[in-house]
Amino acid sequence: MPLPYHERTHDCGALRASDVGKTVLLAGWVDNFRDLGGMVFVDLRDRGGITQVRFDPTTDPRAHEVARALRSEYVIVVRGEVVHRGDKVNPNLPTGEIEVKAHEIDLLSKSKTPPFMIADDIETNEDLRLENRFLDVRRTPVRRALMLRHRITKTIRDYFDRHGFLDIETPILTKSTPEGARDYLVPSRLQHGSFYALPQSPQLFKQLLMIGGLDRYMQIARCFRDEDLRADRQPEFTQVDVEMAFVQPENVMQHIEACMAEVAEAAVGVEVPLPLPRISYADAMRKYGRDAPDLRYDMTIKDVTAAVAGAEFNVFRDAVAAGGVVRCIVLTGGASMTRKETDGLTEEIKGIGAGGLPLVKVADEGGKTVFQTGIAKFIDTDTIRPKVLEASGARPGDLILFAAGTEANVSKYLGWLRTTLAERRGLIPKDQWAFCWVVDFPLFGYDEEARAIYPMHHPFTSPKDEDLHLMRVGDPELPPREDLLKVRAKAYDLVLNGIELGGGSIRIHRSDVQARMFQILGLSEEDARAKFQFLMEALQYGAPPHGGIALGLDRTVMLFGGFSSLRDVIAFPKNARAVCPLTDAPSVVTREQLKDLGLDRLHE
RNA sequence: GGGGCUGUAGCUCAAUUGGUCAGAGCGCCGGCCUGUCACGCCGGAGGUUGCGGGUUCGAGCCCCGUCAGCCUCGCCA
Repeated sequence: MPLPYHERTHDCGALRASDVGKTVLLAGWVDNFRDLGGMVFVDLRDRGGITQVRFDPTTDPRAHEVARALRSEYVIVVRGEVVHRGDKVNPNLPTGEIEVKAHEIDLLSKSKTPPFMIADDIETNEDLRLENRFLDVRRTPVRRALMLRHRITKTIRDYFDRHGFLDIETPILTKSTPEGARDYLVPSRLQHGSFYALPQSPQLFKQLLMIGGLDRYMQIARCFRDEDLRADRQPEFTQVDVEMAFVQPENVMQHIEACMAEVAEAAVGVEVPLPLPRISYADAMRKYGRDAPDLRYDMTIKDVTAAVAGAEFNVFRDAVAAGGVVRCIVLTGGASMTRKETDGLTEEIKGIGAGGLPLVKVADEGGKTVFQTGIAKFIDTDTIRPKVLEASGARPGDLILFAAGTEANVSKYLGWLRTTLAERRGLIPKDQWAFCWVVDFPLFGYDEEARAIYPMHHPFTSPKDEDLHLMRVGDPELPPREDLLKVRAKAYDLVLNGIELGGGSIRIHRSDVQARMFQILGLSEEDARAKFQFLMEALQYGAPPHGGIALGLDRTVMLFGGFSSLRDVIAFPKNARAVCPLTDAPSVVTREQLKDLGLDRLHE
C-alpha cells in the first residue's frame, strides 16, 4: 500500500528530541545520501529544513533496498520512528539531535542530475541559476529571501489594514503616467494603432481614489519601466504605494516610519527608535554630499571656504571668486595612504568630472601640527593652517581631501569620496539600520543642457505653503528662474543606509496651482489635458488635500536580507538585458498574432 | 549607445614566453564498506577551450569580428 503523502505529520525542520518515539510521515527531496554498504543515511529536505533518515537492512530490508537506489533530488515519502541519535548528534542541524528510523519508503519521483548542486554555498554563474530557477529556489538562501519577502509584505499589509487603509487594485493596462521613463506598450486588438501602457506607478489612480473620497489607500503594486537595468533596477518591480487625504507630510511620514519599524522588527529583529531623524535636502547635500545620506558613519563634509581665504592656490581662489565653495572631508588615519593610492583616487575622481584632488596629510613635527605633501605648500601657513584644522577637525595622522567649485559639484565629489573611502577602508559598521527622512526638497530643478525647468519629484507635487508666493499663481508673468529654484516642496524621501527606499509628496489639490505648475514646466494646457486629462478634470470637482508615498519593496527586502542584487529577492527576475532566462521572454510571436493586432514586423 | 570584466568537462577553476597541457576538485556511473552527516576507499566515463575568421611550422594563449553573461556611465526615482 502506498504511503499517504497527503498526510505528512511534520516538515523536515520540525522534529526535536521531544518528539522521540513518535511515528512520523515525512516527504521531500533527497538532499544527500550516504550508503555505508549496510546502513544508508538520507538527508531529507523540504521547505522547513533537513532531517536525517536512517535505513537499516537488518530491521527494514525492503525500505533499505529502495533507499540504496536513491539519488540527489529524488522525491520520496518515508514513514518511520523518531529516535534520538545518542552520542551521534549533529550540532550543525536544528534537527540534529534526532533522526527518523525509516520503516517504509515510497519513491514518488526521480530526478535527472541537476545542472548545479543544490547547496547553500555554491558559486555558480547566475545565468544558469536563473535558467533553472525552480532548482535554485530549493537552495536555502533563495528560499530564505522569498520567505523574508513574504514576511515583510505581510507585515506591511497588516500595518495598513490596522490603520484603516483600503487595499485597492489599479489597472495594469492603462495610459502612460507622468514619470519620465519609457513605457512598456501593449497594442490594442480592437483599435489598431492604439496602445496601452503598463503603469510606471499607480500615481494618478491613487490621487483619483483620494478625490473619490476613499481617504486612505494602499497597494503593493507592480510597476514597469522600460529602461536599462542595474543590479538594483528591474524592468518590473514592486512598490508599496500609499495615499492619504487631508494630510501634511508629517502624517504620511509618521505612518511610514511606524510601518517600517514593524518591518525592521519582523525582518531582522531590530528595534528602530522613532521618530526617525529628519534632514533637509540642503543639509544632506552639504554634510553628506548626497540626497540619500548614509548615517551609519560620520566623516561629514566640512566647509573651509573662509579658512582658506587668502591661500595662494588658484583652484581655491578661482572657485571662491566665482561664488563657489571650498569644502573637505577628513579621513582619519589617512596619512598612511601611499602616493600610489592617492594618485589612484585622483584618477578615479577625475572620472566623475573633478579637475583633480587637492589634499594634505596632517603630521606632528616636534609637537607642532603641520600639513605635508599635496597642496601643503599653499596652505601650510601659520595663518591658514590653524583655521583649516579648526574647521575640519583634522588631527595628526589624518588625510584632508578638498574640493572646490560650485556647491553642486563639491557635494558630488566629496559625497563620492565619503562613500567610496568608507566602503574601501571598512568604516561602515555592519548590522546597523540607519533610517532617515530627507525633507524640504526643491520643487524644481534646472537642466543646464536642455535649459529647462523640470520637476524634482513629479508635476503634482505641492510647494510648501510658505514658498507658494514665489510661484505667483494668477500673475500672467512667470516668476524668474532663481525664485522658482528656491521653492521647496512638500516632498520627502525615506533613506536606509544610504539607499533611497522611496519618496513621496503632498499633491497639489488646487486646480489653479496645478495649472501654474504646468505653465512653469512649459506644458501647454492642451498638452497637460492630453496627458493627464482625467486628473485635471477630477481636480475641479472638490479635491481634498492629499499626499502619499511609494516605497521600493524589492529594495527593502534586499537591504534587510543583506543581498546585493534585486534578482536575489525576486522569484523570477529578468537579467541585465531584461530577458527572463527561464522562459526566454521576450520572444517572437506568430504572424497571426501580429495581424490581429494590426502590426507589421519592422525591418531594421 | 559608450566603457570594463568574463567565457576551458555537468559545476568551480588551472594550463610559465605560442611548443605532449586537454588537467584538478566537486558532481556523475560502477564496485566495496553497518553510525555516516563535505562519509571513506578502488575503478571509470565525460571536452567543437562560446562561435567565425586570421597570423604562425604550431593557437586555450596573439589579432579581427561576433554572440552571451555580469558590472558601470548615459538613461532611469
